Amino acid sequence: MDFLKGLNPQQKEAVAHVEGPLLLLAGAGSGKTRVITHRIAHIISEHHVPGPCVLAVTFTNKAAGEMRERVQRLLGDPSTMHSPVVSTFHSFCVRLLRRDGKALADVRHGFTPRFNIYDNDDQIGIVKSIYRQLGLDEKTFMQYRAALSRISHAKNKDEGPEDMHKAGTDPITSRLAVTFERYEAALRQANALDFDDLLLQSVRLLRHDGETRSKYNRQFEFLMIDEYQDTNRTQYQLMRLLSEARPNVCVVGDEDQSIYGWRGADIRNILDFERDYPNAKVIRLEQNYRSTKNILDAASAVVANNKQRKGKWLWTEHGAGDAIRVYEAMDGENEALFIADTIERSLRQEPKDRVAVLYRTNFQSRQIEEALRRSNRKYLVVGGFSYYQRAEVKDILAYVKALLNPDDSIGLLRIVNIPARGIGKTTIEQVERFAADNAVSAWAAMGQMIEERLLSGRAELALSTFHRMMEELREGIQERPLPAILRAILDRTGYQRVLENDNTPEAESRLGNVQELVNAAADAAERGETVADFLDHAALVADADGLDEQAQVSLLTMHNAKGLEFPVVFIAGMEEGLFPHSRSHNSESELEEERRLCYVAMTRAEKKLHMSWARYRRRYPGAAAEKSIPSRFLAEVPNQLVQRGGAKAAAPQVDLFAERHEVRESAKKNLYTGKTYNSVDNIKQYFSERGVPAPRGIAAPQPVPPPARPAGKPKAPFGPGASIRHPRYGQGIVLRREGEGDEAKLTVQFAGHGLKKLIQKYAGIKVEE
DNA sequence: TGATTGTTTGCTCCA
DNA sequence: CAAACAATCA
Repeated sequence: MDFLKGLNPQQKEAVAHVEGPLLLLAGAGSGKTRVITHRIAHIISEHHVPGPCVLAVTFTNKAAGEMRERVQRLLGDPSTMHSPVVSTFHSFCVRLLRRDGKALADVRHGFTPRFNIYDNDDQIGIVKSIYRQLGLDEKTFMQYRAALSRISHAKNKDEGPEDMHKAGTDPITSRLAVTFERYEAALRQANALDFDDLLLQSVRLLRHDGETRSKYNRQFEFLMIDEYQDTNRTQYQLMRLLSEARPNVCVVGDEDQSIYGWRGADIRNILDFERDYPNAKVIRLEQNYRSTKNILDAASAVVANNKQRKGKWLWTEHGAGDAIRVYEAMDGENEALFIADTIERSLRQEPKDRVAVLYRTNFQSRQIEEALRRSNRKYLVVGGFSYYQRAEVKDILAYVKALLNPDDSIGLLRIVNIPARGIGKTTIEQVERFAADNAVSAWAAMGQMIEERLLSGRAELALSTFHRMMEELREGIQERPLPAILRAILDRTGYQRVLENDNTPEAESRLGNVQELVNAAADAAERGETVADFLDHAALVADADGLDEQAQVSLLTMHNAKGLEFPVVFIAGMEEGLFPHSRSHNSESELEEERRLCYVAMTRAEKKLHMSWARYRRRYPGAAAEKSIPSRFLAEVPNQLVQRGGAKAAAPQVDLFAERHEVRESAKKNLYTGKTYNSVDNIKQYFSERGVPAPRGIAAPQPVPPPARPAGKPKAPFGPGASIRHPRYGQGIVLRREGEGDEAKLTVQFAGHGLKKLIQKYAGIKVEE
C-alpha cells in the first residue's frame, strides 16, 4: 500500500523522511496525526522494520490507543510484528521501572520495582504532615500546593534540596528546602514515586545502567514524540537517552499550542532540537483542514498578539463560513441557558453535529450542566471529579497498595482507621513519632510498639487487631486473583458491612461503586492483568481518557480539549480573571500561555464557534455577584469576523433571564438525564477502557501470535514470521531479516526475553514447526 | 476516641 | 452551597 497517497507535499515529505532527525512543526488541524500514523505504517511496511522497534509517545492513553488502532487499520494486520509500541511518557516509564528498574537501587536507596505511585492527594498528605512536624502553617508560610509546585519545578530541573539550600538563606527558601528534603525522604522511605519521579528516576536509571540503556537503544530504532511543545526537560533527556544509538527521532509540535509551561514544559526543547541534531530536517505543515476560514483567521489574529513567537499563518481552502458568535450574558446562569438553548437550536438544524463546551476551570461546568439537564440534553463531563478519586475507590485501592508495599506509610495511615476501628488521632500521632524517631516505616513502628507494649490497653488492642488483620490479608497475595483480594479486603476490614448497615442513599451509591470496582478487577484479571498492572492503570488514568467520541455534547476544560475537534464549539467564561486566569496576570509569559490556550480552544472548532461572557458572575452559589470585564482575547478577535448577541445586542432575544426561577426549580426536581463521567453506570466502562494492553516489547512476557507472512515473498528458512528455537532464549518469532545467506542479521522476539538481534550463523538456532 | 454540630473558607490548568 | 476544619459532647 502506498502511504503517501492523498497527502499534500509537506505531509508526503514528512512521511518519506525515515532516517535521521525530523522536526515537524504542525499547525492546528494540519493533519499531523495522519502524518504520524502514515509515517509509522510506512516505516513498518515499506522499510520492513518490526513494529516493536518503533516507539511513539503521545500525550494521553486515549490518544495512544487511537494511534495504535489507526496504524493497525492502515496496515491491515494486528500481529505483533506490525504493532508499534505506543505509549504515554508516564506509562512508558512505569513499565521501564517495573521491568528493568532493579539497578536503580544502586543510586536510589531502598528502591524496588514494586514502588507505589503517589498522586496529588498523597503528595499533599505528605506536605501536611511535614508542616505539622516543622510547626509550619499553610496560611502564614505557604500553601501546600504552592510548596509542591516549587518542589516539582526543582525536580524537573534535576535539582535537589541541596540546590535549594544553596539558592538562598532567607527563612522562606530554607524552610522550603527542609520541606523538600523531608518530602523526598518520605517518598524514599515509602518506596514511592510521584509523577515527576516516574520520568526523573527513569532518566537516572538509564544514565546509571548501561545495560538497560543499550537494551532499549537496540530495540527502539525509531522514536516519535507527539505534542512535543509540551514536553519538559526530563522528557527531553529521556528522548536523548533512548535515541543515543541512532538519531532517528521525529518530534511533532506547535509552539502556538504550548499550554503546559506551569507543568514544566520547556520551549528550549524545540529550540535545542535543531542545536542537538544539527542535520535535523524541519518541515512545516501550515494548511489547515479542520476549520472554516473565519474561525482560523480569528484564532490566528488572537495568537498573533504574542511576542514570544516565531510567527506563522495557517491557511485553508475552506470558505469563510459562519461568523464567530460572541454572546454577552447578564450573569453566569444566563450564559449557561444561552449555551443550552443554542445547542438545542443548532442540533435541530444539524442533528449529527458533535458539540463541545469548553471552559477554563472545572467549576464552571456546574451551571452549564444544570442548564443542559433542564433541556433534557444528554452530555458527558470529561474530567472534573473523576470516579477513581472517590473516597471509597481510593480506600480500597489503598488497602491493596498497603498490602503489596507495607512501607508505604502515607497509604497505610490513610486506611488505618477506615472504617473506624478505634485507632484515633492520638494513637496515629504516637505511631508517626515513633516511626520518625527510629527511622522506620509506620508499619514497622506499629509492630515494634505492640511488641514493646508502648501503648495504652485500648490502643494496643485496636492496633494489634489491625496489624494481625493486615498480615492475614497479605498471605499469598501474589498468587491470589485480584477480585478475590478485593473481596477479602471488603469482607475482613468490615468496609462492606459498614456501608450495608448505613441505610443512606449515599452509602448505597458507595456500595455500588465498590461493587463496580470488584467487577472491573474481575475484567482486568480476565485480560491477564496483574494486581500491579491494575493499580498502575488506576494511577495513570487521565481525565482526557474519559472522552467518548460518540457523545453528542461534551463538557471539558480547554486543556483537556487539546488534540480534539468538534463541529460546534462553545467557549464559556470569556472574562478577565477567569480567562485569562487571575493567577496568570503577574507575568507576560504566563499571559501568553493563556493566549495560546485561547488559540487551542478556538481552533478546536470546525464549523461554528461561540464565545460568551457574563457581566456579573458569582464564584459560588450564595456569594455576591461580581462585575466582570470581558476578556482581552475577545477584543483581539477582528470585529468583521464577529456577530454579537446578548444583553446589549440590538437583535431581539429570548428573555432567558425571566425564566431563571423556573429553571432552578426544575433542576431541583432532578430532571437528570445527563450521563456524566462520574455516574455509577460508567464506572465499569471507565475501567474497561483503562484496560489498555501493555505495549508489546516492553510488557511482561506474553505469548507471541504467529505473524502473517508477507504475501508474495518466497519463504526464507529464517525469514520474517518463522518460528525458531534458540539454545538460550528458547522459542521465538523472527520479525526481520537483514542481509543475505547465513550472515544475515535476524531480529527475533523471544517470549520472556524480548527482542534480540542475532547473526544467523553464530546463533545456533533451529527452525521450529 | 469518635460522632455531631458549628464555623469558615472557597481560587486554575494535569499525568 | 460545598468541603475542610475546629470545637463540643457522649
